[in-house]
Amino acid sequence: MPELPEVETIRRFLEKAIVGEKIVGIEILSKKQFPQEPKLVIGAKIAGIERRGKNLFINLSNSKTLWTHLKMSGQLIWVPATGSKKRPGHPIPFAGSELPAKSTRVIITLQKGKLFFNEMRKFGWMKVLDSAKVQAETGKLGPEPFSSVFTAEYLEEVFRKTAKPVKLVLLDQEKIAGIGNIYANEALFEAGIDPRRPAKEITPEEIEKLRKAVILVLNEGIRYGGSSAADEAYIKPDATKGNYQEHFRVYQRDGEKCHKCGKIIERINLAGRGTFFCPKCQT
DNA sequence: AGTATCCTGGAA
DNA sequence: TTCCAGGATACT
Repeated sequence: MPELPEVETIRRFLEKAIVGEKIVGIEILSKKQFPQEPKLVIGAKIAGIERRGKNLFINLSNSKTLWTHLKMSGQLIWVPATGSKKRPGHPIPFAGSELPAKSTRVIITLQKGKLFFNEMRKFGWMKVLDSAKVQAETGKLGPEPFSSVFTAEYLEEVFRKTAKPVKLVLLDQEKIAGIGNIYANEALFEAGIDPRRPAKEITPEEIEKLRKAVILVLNEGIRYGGSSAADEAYIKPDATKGNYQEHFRVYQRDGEKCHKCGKIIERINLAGRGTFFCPKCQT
């Protein structure tokens, strides 16, 4: 599922690829994924691409913002026009298949290519809102992990108030923005903390270790272009895979040996989420 | 604060 | 054929 590093990878790609491009058409194949009027965005230019947590904001020249959340299986694929005279609707080859794919929900046509919004599970969406309202709409999101607000003091304050398992607090977007299941598991391993421990019982030393681990694994994820694990839908906008799955410490490694101590990685269910950890390294 | 819900492909 | 993951939100 696209988490902060995956969305940031997409953001950086699109920033280079489509900023300055004008939206000349939009094809909505699933109204649920784009419930508004196409005319709200047609004719506008892409002014910039921003990210907040797992949310992507495509800012337009008409003071509107195209707000996208990819949820679990959303993809944004950029296909530059080749110049060849293909008939409209002609399928475009991509990643061993073709576009539009069965999961394609929206096709945004720009001057120099097409942006495909694919979303297998139909949970993800695109919505148009006034750019000035973005801040208010995302006000409930917690701090960005890379911002100066994400301090040990802040985390201590959050953790002190709840007996929830520490992993659930990491996943709570109102506490920290952008962490999903992969990076929560990885950060807890890196910090040597058992994901089931009540947040309020995590010591200040461990909290600082965890804060650093969160930043470390998110940076790793970005460096490797995100993770495209076996059952993950995530791919980069050029339809190539990220590589972070090759560097997982625990995620989806249950039954395999811990790289640090050799014990077998375990999988448990925590609040309905697959949770992976080393029983020896994480206490 | 805990639970159902959305949705689909793939696993069991 | 049934079951289930999985993020965020709407409920209870």
